[in-house]
Amino acid sequence: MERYLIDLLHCSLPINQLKQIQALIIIKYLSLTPLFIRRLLNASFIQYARQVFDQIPHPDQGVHCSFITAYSRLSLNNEALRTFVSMHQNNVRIVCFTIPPIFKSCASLLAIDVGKQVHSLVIRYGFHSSVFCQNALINFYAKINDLGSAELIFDGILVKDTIAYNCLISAYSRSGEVLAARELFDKMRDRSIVSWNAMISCYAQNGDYHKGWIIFQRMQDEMCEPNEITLATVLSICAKLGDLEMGLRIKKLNDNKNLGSNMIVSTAMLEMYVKCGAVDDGRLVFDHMARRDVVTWSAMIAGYAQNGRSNEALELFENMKSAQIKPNDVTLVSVLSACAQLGSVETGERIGSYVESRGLISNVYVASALLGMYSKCGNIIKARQIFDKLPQRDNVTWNSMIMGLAINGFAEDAIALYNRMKEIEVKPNNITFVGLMTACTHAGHVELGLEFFRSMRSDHNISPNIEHFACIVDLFCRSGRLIDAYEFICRMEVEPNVVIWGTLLSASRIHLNVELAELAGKKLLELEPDNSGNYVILSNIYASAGRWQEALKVRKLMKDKRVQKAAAYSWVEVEDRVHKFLVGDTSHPRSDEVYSTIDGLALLSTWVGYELDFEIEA
DNA sequence: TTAGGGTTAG
Repeated sequence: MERYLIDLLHCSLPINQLKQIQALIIIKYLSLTPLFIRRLLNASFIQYARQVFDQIPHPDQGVHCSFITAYSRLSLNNEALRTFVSMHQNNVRIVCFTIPPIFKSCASLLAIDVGKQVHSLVIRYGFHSSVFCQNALINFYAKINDLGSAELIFDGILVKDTIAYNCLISAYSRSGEVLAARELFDKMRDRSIVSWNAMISCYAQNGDYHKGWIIFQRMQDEMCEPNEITLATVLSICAKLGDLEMGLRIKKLNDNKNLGSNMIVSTAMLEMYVKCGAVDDGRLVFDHMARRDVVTWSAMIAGYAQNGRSNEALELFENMKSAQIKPNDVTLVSVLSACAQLGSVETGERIGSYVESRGLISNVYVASALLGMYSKCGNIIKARQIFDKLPQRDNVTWNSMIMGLAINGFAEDAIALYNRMKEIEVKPNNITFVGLMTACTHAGHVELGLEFFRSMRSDHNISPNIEHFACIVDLFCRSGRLIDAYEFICRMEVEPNVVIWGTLLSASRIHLNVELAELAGKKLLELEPDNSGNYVILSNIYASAGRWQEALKVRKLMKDKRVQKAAAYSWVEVEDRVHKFLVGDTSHPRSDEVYSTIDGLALLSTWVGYELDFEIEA
């Protein structure tokens, strides 16, 4: 009977049958309890296993060990440590196998002191010469960023196995010591798949994507078959490089190997697609996945938000909630960014309150996205209140606030904030200067804007990029200095893009400079022959100057090239419903009220100095 | 021992 029970315990059984077996064990075969507990732990019935464990008067080392391993594996790290401490206090002999999971839990909890105490215990017990403990120690010190101690342990190992090398490579990788990792990798005689994966991941994590790809190719040349972990890592490299062709090669490899549908590989694949701009392909991967966790959902939501498809991002966020997946800080960052892009005040505020109530504001990513959302939705007071009480700020948070003030017309406050940023020695970066120049543009401070532009290179050693050039063009344009803007464009060290010509074109239209408008318009037609807006604006400019023939010629050109004019929608969000409007649209049930509100707003705008601009429609 | 998601920019 006992033999039969043991066999049964090795089968996969539902909890009800396990409970029947337990009854038998209690009555007749008490000695089988440890085996029974292990069976429960393997089947992840951890709470039930604990109830059984707590009934045992003197649990042996084996059962303790099983609990520690199970707790650590399930990231129940505090439980793992508590069990270890009780084992120690109850004089149950510590066994070598308990040590690696304990170090893992200490590292996850960043319980540095506890980990070091366990280290002395390891020495006292004489486990320090066990390869299991040595490798666990290297990992522990690596994870708490004590690379020196990790190296010391490694150097002290007499016969170093592959795992020890792998552990130190990943320690170097975590500390950004790419060259040291590579040196160690090159020294290895027997590389396992983990060694290859660790080296690829080292390059990927430290931004050297091409080198990561080269190691991946060498791995295949040396007949080491990539596994799922390799593919997930390499897919993330393709995503970072935005290289769809490379990504599709990995997809093919994954299909050929029939590796099945690992959730992490699928999420990496989804990510690869969306980062390469193939959002719909990413969505197909998402839809075909058998299991999706919070990372998968967040990756897809971010994919939409980053590709300007914010409506779909918010829609998917609703689906995520319906699927009972709890959003985390990463999810909320993308959702806030989507709200900001759409100007969805109500949804944004709801997420904002949720973020504050969950205390997620201490995460700088969340904080920056939240500030951006409030600023773009026009609630600069709320944005500033949040900024002032933030527990942690990095340069992105500062930039987000500076930009918020800038776009809302508070140039002086933006500049004052920049001065404070410098006082407390937060380093400004290229985006800070975009914010400062935007502030100057909106307030008409041309000379100050130019001063910031000069200062970024001379005082901060930051080379201006196309965004900064665009800011200067905008700075001149908005103050009506079109010739200065044009001369600046001609002197620029980079090729002007559509943003720059577009800025000059709309300014020329406002200031009725047909000559410059014509020039900018023609450049735009060359750069973006499929954008209907450029044809319409250029044609309108000719028309407003009375050059009707040329206006018609542009219209004809547009027709000949079969450029489609995309319908321009406006939308207003009222109590969670988005109302969409086309030009001249009277289909809304409250259309009369809508139009009379628009007329009222137009009147109000003219009172405060805005000049209405009625376009000739295409 | 190796693997996937995030913020600021006209």
